[in-house]
Amino acid sequence: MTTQEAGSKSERAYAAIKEKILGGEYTPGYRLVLAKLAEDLGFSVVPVREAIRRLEAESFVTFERNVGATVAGIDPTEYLYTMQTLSIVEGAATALSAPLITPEDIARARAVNAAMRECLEHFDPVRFTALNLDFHSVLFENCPNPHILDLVHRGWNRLQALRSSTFSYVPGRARESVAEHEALLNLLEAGADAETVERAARAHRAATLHAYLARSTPDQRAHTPLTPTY
Amino acid sequence: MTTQEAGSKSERAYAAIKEKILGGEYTPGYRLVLAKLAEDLGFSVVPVREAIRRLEAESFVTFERNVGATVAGIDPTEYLYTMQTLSIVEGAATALSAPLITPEDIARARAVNAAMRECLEHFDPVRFTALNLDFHSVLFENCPNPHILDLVHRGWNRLQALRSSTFSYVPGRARESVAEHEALLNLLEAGADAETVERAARAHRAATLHAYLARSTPDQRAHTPLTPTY
DNA sequence: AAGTACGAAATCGTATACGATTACCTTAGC
DNA sequence: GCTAAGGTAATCGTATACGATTTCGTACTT
Repeated sequence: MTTQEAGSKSERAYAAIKEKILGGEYTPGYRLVLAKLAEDLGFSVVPVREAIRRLEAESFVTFERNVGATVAGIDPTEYLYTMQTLSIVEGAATALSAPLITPEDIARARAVNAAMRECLEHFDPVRFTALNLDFHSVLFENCPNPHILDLVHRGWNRLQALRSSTFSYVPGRARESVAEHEALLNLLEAGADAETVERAARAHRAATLHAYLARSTPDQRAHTPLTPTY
Repeated sequence: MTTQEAGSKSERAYAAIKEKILGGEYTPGYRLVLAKLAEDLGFSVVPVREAIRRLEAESFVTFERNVGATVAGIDPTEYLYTMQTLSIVEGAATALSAPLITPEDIARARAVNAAMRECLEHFDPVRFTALNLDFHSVLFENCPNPHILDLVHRGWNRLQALRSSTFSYVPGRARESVAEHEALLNLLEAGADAETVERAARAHRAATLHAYLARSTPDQRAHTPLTPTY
């Protein structure tokens, strides 16, 4: 055998392109030309094409027949859709995880949240955002339903792609967020029932969304469909 | 131009294969060989391959590298995962649709439900199942969030594939189901708040799942992760 | 008789080539 | 100066071909 580092070329192409989208190298609207990508990555067009279609299925890119692929949009509506969907599936995942959470998990989450509080003081939004995923991962990764877990992962990925091009960090909201994390942990520690946990987890994300909407322009709000507060 | 009936060959291959899976022609475990499918459908392997990968993404088939694709499994756990996920996303979609529902929608749903009641009398499970989708479609199709709506559609599709090979119709449960539909309509008509609607829609599906679990063998239940009643 | 190693067949993975479709630019007409 | 039509270039869609990997059957060894 020759090289065969890891996975097929399709998979490596998928990972490479996704990486560049998430990293902000390919910003929304960027035209993804199959032949060009193939040359850059050193692959042929077929694996690249497959990677693109997969990214399309996860709505990282839009694809038009006989035209090509472009990195998916950034409009506020798309952000709202993603956040709303995530509030629902993540809320459910957290609730389903709750009965299986261990004291060690909670301790770990507390440590992460403490680190997030530090980020507030030293103003480190990048690290704050990374830690935020760590925190929530502890809370939902025990979810016994792999379908739901997959939807949560997709939501976070999508969010990362959207954020790198729009905004990410609202200081006032970040402070609230840390406090809500603490409240969530207290609920879990007390063995709260699934419905309470779900409501809290969902509200936590909805609050972030609302902070964003409050910052957006009136024109943006006018084009934004109903807000999902309940 | 020559023919170009509708859509690309990839899309037609996708539709054709999916049709055969949903229709029960390709039962779970069936080995999908690219070359054979290509010959049967009259296409080349590349479009077929793309179709397979797309079906894989929607978990209609499983795909193993250098081995091939097989129609996805039927185990009770998979059914539970799908139903649980659907209870969550469909519950949310129904709740988000509720404020936008019109009296005409409700009348239409009532008519469908009446037809379902007829199916109970004449024992027509096939039509009952088809009408059931019609009924719920009226309730969730107004959902303004296309992401959530897409998840609902995927869930129903997946369910159809699972059902055609496992079971579908539990007479006692069907009767309950019709009654719950009526209750749901009354809630919507009264302008119930989103949380109430969501709770009812979710419970409606969870009840079907529980009816299935009650029928399953103790051994199956033992391998089934926690039930999502809340 | 059972297990293992070898080899052939089957199947997938990718590259290359060419046809079909679309987009863009240039040019002619008003 | 602007609009419309034509043609060319760019890009996608698919077919075919060949190499890589796996699987399965067979023969040989213990």
